[in-house]
Amino acid sequence: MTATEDTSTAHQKAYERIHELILTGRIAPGERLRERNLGALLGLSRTPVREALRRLSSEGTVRFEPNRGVYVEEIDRGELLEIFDIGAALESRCARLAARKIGGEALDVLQDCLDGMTGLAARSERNPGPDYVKLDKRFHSTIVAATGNRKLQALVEHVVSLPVLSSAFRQYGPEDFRRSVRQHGEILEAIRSGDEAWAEVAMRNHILTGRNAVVKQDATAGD
Amino acid sequence: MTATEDTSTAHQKAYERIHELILTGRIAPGERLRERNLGALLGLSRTPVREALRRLSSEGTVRFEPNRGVYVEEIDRGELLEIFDIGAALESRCARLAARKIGGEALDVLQDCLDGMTGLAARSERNPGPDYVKLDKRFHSTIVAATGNRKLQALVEHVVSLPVLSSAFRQYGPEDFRRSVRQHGEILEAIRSGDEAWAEVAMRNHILTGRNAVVKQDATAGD
DNA sequence: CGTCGCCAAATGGTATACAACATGGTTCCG
DNA sequence: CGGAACCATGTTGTATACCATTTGGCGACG
Repeated sequence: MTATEDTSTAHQKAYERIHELILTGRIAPGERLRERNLGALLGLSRTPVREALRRLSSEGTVRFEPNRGVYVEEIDRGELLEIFDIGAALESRCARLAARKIGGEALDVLQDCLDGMTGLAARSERNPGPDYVKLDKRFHSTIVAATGNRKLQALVEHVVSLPVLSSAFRQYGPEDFRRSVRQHGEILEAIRSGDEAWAEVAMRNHILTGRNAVVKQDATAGD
Repeated sequence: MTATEDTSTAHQKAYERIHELILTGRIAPGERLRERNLGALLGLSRTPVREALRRLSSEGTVRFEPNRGVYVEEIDRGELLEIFDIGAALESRCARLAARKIGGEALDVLQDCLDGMTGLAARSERNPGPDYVKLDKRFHSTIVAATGNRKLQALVEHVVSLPVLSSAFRQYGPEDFRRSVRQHGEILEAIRSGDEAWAEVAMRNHILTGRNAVVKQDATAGD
């Protein structure tokens, strides 16, 4: 167990569901989140919902306006690209540390994720979808956890949380996913071989590829 | 108002107080936090305390063990130095962005902080103490806020939250504080002049100076 | 007719009550 | 005498209730 996956508590369930609602766009940026509504929707009381919202607020995903409600944070393209740069800096550092310190079981997890993503990307018929996102997230979380630095782990989870995955994947085509798989393979190989420098640049390369997808998306929209 | 300073809500008060208790070491790393105790201590109920703890947990300062309590995260020297590196990367980036985008009022705030710190460091009799820490934090928060990037802001707040300030200041002497003031002056001058490259390296220089204090502290302890 | 102020409904903020789980001690049995 | 099951106690997890604040509308007044 490298990543956080405790679904047993109501708080965790609320966090995951709300996060997913925001990530998938079913709750739009700027929209207000009513605690009672969410509680009813998820079959929970306001208490765990509020705790989940506090967590999301701390991650910068939502915003508490005192006595006036909770709103989904909006991010513009500029912020998003900035976040990718930050993510590249943080995660490449994680990859370097992971190459130095990772253990066998974590390597197995990474291999499993890679296999799963390979399988999903192989059926190139259409968008691999949320399953791929999950595996991708697990892959990265495992690497971050392997650094053994909790603070760093918290940071990266926050960066990756909202935009990095969703925005990049939104317009990925089959060939993009295959390239993503290839890059994950490179990262894993670099980490497994303990080559810190390679792991670092492989990760940076991977993240900045995602960034570029957003840039292209922007350019397309701008045309 | 650039930083978060809403003391009107119980949640905020709980967060600030608990955070301070941990930062000042009055609650030791690894120690258990009982919600009921904290509530009684602060004159609040468990609800805002729990929300504050969730926030601290999200920031990596404390750790929830399901059904078994909340504990203060422990950080070893290696992690701490890592965090300084991350902080240097993030904050230097912030300084660069701030140099590009900062407005007049924020510059005034920075100047006020600098003046305050100058005054405190001038009476070199003894440790300027918590007031200096507060001004320092406000200075940095203002710069981060000036980037206009909320996500980035959330990240930096998390990095700085626990160790960066307290650990570095712990063994600062009068001359260290004067140097700190000088560095803040350089940063402000760089930002005010809009020199992005200078602002970036001035901030990096400042953070890594703090890092070095920890390194020396480590070496001294190791002797 | 416009505006200011008040009232009511809704919502967030906090406190309290209840349920589930963990823990430590005691007792009973082997 | 040792160990395992059980119960008492405390603490966390969640739900509910109550209070404060906001907000939108209605009516009175200028």
